[in-house]
Amino acid sequence: MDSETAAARIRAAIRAIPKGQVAGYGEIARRAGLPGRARLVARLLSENEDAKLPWHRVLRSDGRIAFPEGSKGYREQSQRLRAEGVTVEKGRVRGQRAAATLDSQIWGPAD
DNA sequence: CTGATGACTGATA
DNA sequence: CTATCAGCCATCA
Repeated sequence: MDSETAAARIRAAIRAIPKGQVAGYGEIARRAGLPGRARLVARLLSENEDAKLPWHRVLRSDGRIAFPEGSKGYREQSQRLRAEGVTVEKGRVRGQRAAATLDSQIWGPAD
């Protein structure tokens, strides 16, 4: 598939994250049919700042925000998450832990 | 072509 | 718990 389709799939996967829930970069990529492209997901978000995309619901595999604590992006993301009822503590989302947990919480354990 | 870079990941110590 | 390190993929100088 071309990069256009890949990007579209990724955006769709991100939009599929329910409000108040979160998912990991790797899980988004896998859900989009692009296993191993976690960095591609990250790159898309860094370039396409689409206000319609719930990019703030995308976290790293360890459940942490991808930005360094205190940075602009960090504050932006943590604030948006809290606005949806997600508890963020020291850059980490409460209730979510490892990669396997992130996605299974919103899309189910297996696929 | 080669090496550097990055909103990444998993394994090890 | 944190710190390294080696993979990883796409892009760019």
